[in-house]
Amino acid sequence: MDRRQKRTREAIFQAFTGLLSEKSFEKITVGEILERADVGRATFYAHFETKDFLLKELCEELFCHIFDSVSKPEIQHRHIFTCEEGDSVFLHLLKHLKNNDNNILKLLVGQNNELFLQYFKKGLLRLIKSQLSLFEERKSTILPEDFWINHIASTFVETVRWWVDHGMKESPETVAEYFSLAV
Amino acid sequence: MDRRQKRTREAIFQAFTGLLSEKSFEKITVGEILERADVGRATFYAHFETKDFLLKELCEELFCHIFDSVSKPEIQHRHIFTCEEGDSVFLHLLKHLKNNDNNILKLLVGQNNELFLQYFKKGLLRLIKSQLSLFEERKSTILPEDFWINHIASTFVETVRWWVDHGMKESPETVAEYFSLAV
DNA sequence: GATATTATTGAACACTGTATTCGGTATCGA
DNA sequence: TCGATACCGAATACAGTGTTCAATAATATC
Repeated sequence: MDRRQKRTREAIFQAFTGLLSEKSFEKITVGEILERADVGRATFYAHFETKDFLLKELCEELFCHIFDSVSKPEIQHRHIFTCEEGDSVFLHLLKHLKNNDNNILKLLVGQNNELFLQYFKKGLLRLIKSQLSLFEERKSTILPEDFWINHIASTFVETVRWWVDHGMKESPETVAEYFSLAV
Repeated sequence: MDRRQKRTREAIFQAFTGLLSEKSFEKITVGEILERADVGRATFYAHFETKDFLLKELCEELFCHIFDSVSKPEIQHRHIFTCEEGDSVFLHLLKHLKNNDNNILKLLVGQNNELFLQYFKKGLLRLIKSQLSLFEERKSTILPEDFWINHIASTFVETVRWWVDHGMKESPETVAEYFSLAV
């Protein structure tokens, strides 16, 4: 990939995430992105078909990064809720989020976070399904599987939303504890 | 209120909800609403400041209706999860939703439902808070109150979302059972 | 039933934002 | 150095929003 292309793409992402932490997606104009990224209009459209595609690609990049971090061999065999020999998968994710890479948390909060939460949940569903064998909970036998998986993932997302909405006062360990009690 | 005003307002709501069940809010143009409602452009803006205000007023009208139905004296003293002497509050809401008043379920599903779910959740939070004294669950003593209330409401919303997304095959009674087991 | 009031119409308008085009310029890889 | 290609920027077509106003129609009230 050409250096110019990388620089332009990165500048656009940078400007876009900055704007997203200030205002909702709908209110951001391509013009603002161009100005902040210092990029020509035609250049923008050479990289991204539309503003919506930009958002989509950003989401994919961010969550790919997040979920890659729990797909490492030494982590992925661990239980989602609890783990004796290190952080559970959920705790690992929480810590990762707390690092606030790429301002991802700013994007997960706010009014216009539906798309981000959607990507987050999609990744979680995949994660949970892939580790289904690790679950031996009572609920998995009583409730329909898809309801139950969906419930875990939703509670996961809502717990994070609650955490961030309240200023992330609690430690990742405390939130992980709340989650395992709630679910 | 003038008959003409009522007729116009109703026609706009009708056209709008119809369009909302077909496409997302952002993709609906005022022009489409006008055409379907058979109403002049100036008339529309005499009734609603903007397209966003229209959505807001529709939400308020719909959910006001829904939550009024569980605020009746004979219902509101009942427990949210279980009730010996009739339907629980949740079961009552599920039955009400199943009746599909005003196509509200079509609006709760689909891609662009975040605003509806937000209103739904807001109503639920108020409902749960107002009946806090009825809860004597173990979780309420272990978990922080706001986390716990938020968890109940979120699970409520996500359960309904799951139900609707899967075609509402289950009876309201079954879904109410799933909910009380999950939460 | 006559009349004053008020809602509605429809067309024209300014405005903002999207997405495309294209000739010229700067930067890159080899 | 040179050919390729990414970028610039200005112009442009286009779609949607929200406003205005004089003419018209429906309504409430007396």
